[in-house]
Amino acid sequence: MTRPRHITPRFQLRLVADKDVVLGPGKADLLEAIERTGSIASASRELGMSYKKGWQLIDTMNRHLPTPVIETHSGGNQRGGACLTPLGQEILRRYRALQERLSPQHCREAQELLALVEATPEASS
Amino acid sequence: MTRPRHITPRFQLRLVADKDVVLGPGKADLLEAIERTGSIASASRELGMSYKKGWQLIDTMNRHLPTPVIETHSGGNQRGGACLTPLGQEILRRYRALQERLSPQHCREAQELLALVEATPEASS
DNA sequence: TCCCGTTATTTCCAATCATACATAGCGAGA
DNA sequence: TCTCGCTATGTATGATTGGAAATAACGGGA
Repeated sequence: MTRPRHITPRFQLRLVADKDVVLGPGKADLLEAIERTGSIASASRELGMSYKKGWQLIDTMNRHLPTPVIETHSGGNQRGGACLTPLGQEILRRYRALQERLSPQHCREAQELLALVEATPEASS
Repeated sequence: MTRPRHITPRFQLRLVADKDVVLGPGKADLLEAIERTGSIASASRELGMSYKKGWQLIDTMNRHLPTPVIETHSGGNQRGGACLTPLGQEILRRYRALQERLSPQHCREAQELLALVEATPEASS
């Protein structure tokens, strides 16, 4: 057993509604990648998921939000693409802020809960 | 459209490690039900899941924690059962505390993020 | 008019997941 | 020894998911 040990447990925050995830770690990363790359396709490639998957994540968000999180364009000399709407930017920013808020560095409760899990000896499967 | 509207979005907190969920809403509820009912079987029935499912949830927790979260007994005049270990009680208590911490009532960031989602017009599917 | 990469969507198939069901062992008390 | 409900596990089947690939439309520029 020379392997790392310590599986680095971490917190995940989800916003759920109506049985599906409105916002979570994966969707936040996708929004970030779209903002950076300028399209759903390139963002999905970067995150190692199919375009279909990426589009579905976006679609789920849009269906639960008052207005879409991204604005899309097809065709043209830029060959189409997508960028975050103001709501998309805002939601991403606030999700990151909330993540930060419950990090062990800033949240005593998180730190205490994590302390119970650390020092885990083994995880067979 | 006379139906309720407002899909009551809510936050979910997960502690993940090694690709599986160490602790989340479902596992917390299960621990609570075991504490109340005294067995995995009755707790699972109460939550509408199979015994196997309940056992698997417990097993996943145990595999990632230093010591088991429940103590089990089979046979005997009580016909077996299960109760929370001190670690199980502690983990449940601290998870609830952390949940409370990030509730909109106690967390400005959560409140602000939720405000962006509320007023959602519709959710087709 | 053609070209390009993207959006948006469908179809098909593989893999994964969940469920129900079945089985074996436990052990105090009757 | 039999009983009872529980723990613990295996198996088989059905549902859900996920990806690959195919398709159509888009529209500015060459």
